[in-house]
Amino acid sequence: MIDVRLLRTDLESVRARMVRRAKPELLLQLDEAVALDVRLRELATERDTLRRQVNDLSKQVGQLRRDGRAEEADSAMSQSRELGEQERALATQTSEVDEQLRQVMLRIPNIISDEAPEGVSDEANPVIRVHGLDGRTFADHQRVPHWETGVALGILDNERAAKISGAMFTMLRGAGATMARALCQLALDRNADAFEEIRPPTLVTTATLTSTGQLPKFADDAYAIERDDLWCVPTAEVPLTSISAGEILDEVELPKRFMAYSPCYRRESGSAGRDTRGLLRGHEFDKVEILAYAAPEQGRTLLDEFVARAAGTIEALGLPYRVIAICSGDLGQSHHLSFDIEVYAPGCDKWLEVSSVSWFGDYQARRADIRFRRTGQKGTEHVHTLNGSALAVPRVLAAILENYRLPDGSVAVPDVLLPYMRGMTTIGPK
RNA sequence: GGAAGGAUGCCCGAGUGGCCGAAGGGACACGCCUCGAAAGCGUGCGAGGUUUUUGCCUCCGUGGGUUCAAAUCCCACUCCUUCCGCCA
Repeated sequence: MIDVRLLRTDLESVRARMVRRAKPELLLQLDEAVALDVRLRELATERDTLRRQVNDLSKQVGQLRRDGRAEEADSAMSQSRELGEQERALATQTSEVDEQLRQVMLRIPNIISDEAPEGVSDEANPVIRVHGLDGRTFADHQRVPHWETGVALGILDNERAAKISGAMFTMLRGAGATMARALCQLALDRNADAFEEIRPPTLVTTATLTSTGQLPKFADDAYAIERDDLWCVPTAEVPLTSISAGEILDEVELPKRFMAYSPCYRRESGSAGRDTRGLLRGHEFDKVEILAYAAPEQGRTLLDEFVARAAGTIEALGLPYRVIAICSGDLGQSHHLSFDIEVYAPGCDKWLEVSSVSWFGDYQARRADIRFRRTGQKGTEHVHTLNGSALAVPRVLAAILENYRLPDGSVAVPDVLLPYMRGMTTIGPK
């Protein structure tokens, strides 16, 4: 969440940036938060004054008892008792207001970076650069959607996936399954120079899913395991961000970098009927995520590095892609500044989002309470968090099945994947 | 799932209901000493809120309760350790 103190010191500037998100109701939420904050501080001050009186009296009781002045002790005691009752009433009120404020704050999105382009929806996202398409044309044999190729080659079996788990689940077989794993391995290997590999839990608590911003607002998008009060992670960002939750790091540790392969679970509640074929959208998919905790001044540079890393892997796979900037109206709740990487799939003639790289400022760190201490300085600051998909498997796989499709209907294995494919150089029909 | 023990500051660790935000030690920082260092000595050293400062308030796993007063007593929960059961 954003710093409540910004509402007291810099309200107009917060308001101006919320306006850019093009969601008018946000301003009302801000007003509500401001009012609650004012009320909270009034109540808290009053409560603390009473507490002080009770504390003082209680100390006196002890002292008077020791001095054998029983009558005075009794009188102080009953006085303290009365004030204590008032204090309790006020404390209850205070924590109610505190909780109300927290609930409002949890739903207020992050401050947008000045760098985020202006725009109301994803249609306004500007293309930053395009790679691998200059004057290029695609052959007819590449104009076959991956779901046809996948089924023909026996490496994609969504029919049986549906039998097992229902609609919007996918199943890879044979060389398809191998290639999915190869892609994970590739992404992990390419980032192992700078990131510690983690194999995190993928069922997490409500608190963990709240830290990254999925809860409370987007509960419908996540799978809940209610009996055990756990949630299936929609991305490894969730457990990775909470690794250092509640901790205070040393400045010298920053940036602290993690990467993880994990399955990702999404209900796709708002997308019924969209991209139902093939590998473009499923309830469960594999992804390799990279993430860093950083000092604020490191954030912007790291963001570029993350984009370069994600794009570099796509480039190494020989796939055409473009980088787009996410405009103000399309930026996610927790995001300060984001870039997406989209790969071109000639078979279905679509740009597929295969990576989203984001800088969160201290928005997540404040929720997760991740701080750091500057060397030689007193006090702590919240870290900045950044993360991005190093590689989202199904869509990259789809793009490979289309870009690398050969005239005879088989699919060539991209060179960088050869070491991971048990000697396979092409995927042919069984 | 059953039984027992535990959870205190960066770490270790003491703590009889009031004089405990917390002894002592280590680590760390600064100073003295030294050519320099080690050792010695001295000083400092948890976090957060509010506040111009002083101050005040909160925090001893979490949440409740008892009490004028809780790290200390009671209840529930969580996690850790060990044993039994079960199991990849």
